[in-house]
Amino acid sequence: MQTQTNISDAPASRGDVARDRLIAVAARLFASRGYDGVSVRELAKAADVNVASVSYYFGGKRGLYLAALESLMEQMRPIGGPVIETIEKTFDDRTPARAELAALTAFVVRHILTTMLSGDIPPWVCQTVLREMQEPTEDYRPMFDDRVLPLRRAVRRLVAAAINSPFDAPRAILASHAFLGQVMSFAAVQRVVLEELNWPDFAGEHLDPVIQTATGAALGALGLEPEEAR
Amino acid sequence: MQTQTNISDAPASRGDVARDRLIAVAARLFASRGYDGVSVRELAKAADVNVASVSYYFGGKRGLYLAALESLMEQMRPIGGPVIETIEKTFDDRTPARAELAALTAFVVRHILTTMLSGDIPPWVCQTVLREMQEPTEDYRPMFDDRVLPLRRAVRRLVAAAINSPFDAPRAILASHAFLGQVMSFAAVQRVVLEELNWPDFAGEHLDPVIQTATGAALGALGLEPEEAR
DNA sequence: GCAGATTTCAAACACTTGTTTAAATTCCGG
DNA sequence: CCGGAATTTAAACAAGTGTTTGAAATCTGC
Repeated sequence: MQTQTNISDAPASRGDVARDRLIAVAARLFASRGYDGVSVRELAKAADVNVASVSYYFGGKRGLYLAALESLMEQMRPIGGPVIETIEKTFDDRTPARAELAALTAFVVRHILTTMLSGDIPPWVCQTVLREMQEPTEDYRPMFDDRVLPLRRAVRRLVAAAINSPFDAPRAILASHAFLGQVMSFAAVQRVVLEELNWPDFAGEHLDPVIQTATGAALGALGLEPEEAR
Repeated sequence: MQTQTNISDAPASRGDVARDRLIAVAARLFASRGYDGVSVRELAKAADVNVASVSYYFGGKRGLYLAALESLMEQMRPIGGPVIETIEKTFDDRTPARAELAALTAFVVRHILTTMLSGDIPPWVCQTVLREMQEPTEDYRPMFDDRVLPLRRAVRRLVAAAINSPFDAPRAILASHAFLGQVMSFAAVQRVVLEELNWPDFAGEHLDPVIQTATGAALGALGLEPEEAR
């Protein structure tokens, strides 16, 4: 069994392309049908590799699932990263004014929705994260702590400041969860919203109304004034 | 294969108790592990009936799944029913004042969170609905149209009035989705929030803070003034 | 162009899957 | 208490499950 994936851009060996194809296929299929909903043979056929490759490269189905999960969480980095950085930087050694908080909130909403809805990140990424939040796989825990919790804590810092609450107060925790819930729900049940709107997707000109609405709701919920139009 | 369940309170025949036990077990297990994640034998053992009973009473695994789904959707009725009624009644042949809208919003939030979080409704109900919203089973559609859509439309009526938007405008659809997303997210990823709060559950004295926070956020998002303390 | 490692492949493994069968059991009206 | 229906039971079914195997094919460094 091999474990390393080809990180560098060196010419990919045969094994690397097989591994990568399996991971890509697995991420998509596991997300939509769940771990037990997809068979190893189906994965192999979809990735156009032999069945035995799964055991050969990942040590088994569960190994492939974990690798796919890891890959998904890696793809989430562009969502959380900039948000965490920006919030931490804004709060660094000072207390931002309310106008600053409003601007920051608008940025967070816009950034999350843009990266999640405009197609940069495949829809099954968010799907998987949500599924794991509802009913965690045991091996998922470290990834959750690494990738999801930091984002939640950063957002909580922003929310706590906006509602004048201590960082650790239940109010802050609950309010920041409501905030994230509101934003994430657009990605979570995308399908239903799109159908109600009769839109094909959230790309292009359809993205802006979503951001506008979500930003407005978020600012209102946090008791912040919207920024002035520049 | 039998299809009728014992509705009345007449003394349940042997068959009825077997059927009901299977449905109860199936609703719980399917919710947490998905259709493919649970085997017929495991369901039978958990319900303390013979394997063949599944085919005998439901015509097969899929039939049991549908019966369980139906039962879940039935349990959802106490959530949507009162909300729909109250909203429709408030809007009947008049345009409510903003104070009325605020009171109505507070009621909707409180009602949904109370029924969903206080233990009246088992947690897997919401879990299943969410799962089906993300990745619908084909036979789920009619139930969705019957039980979920009406609630969404009622809420949209309230939200549209609050933000001064036509009922069919994208703004209204998006805002009402954000509203529901914010509220439902507490039930959806309950587990994560409870862990962050270090609370065992949302029952008893822990329910009120949630309702307070969610109501405040919802009113703010809709641009409504909170009601006066009575 | 060869030797040794890496990767592919089809076949077979033991096991679980959902469903069916036919006999045994339990129930219930007469 | 009997006879027919309803229900339960264990056993068997073919098909599909994840995984292993050992030989073939392919690549890599010399």
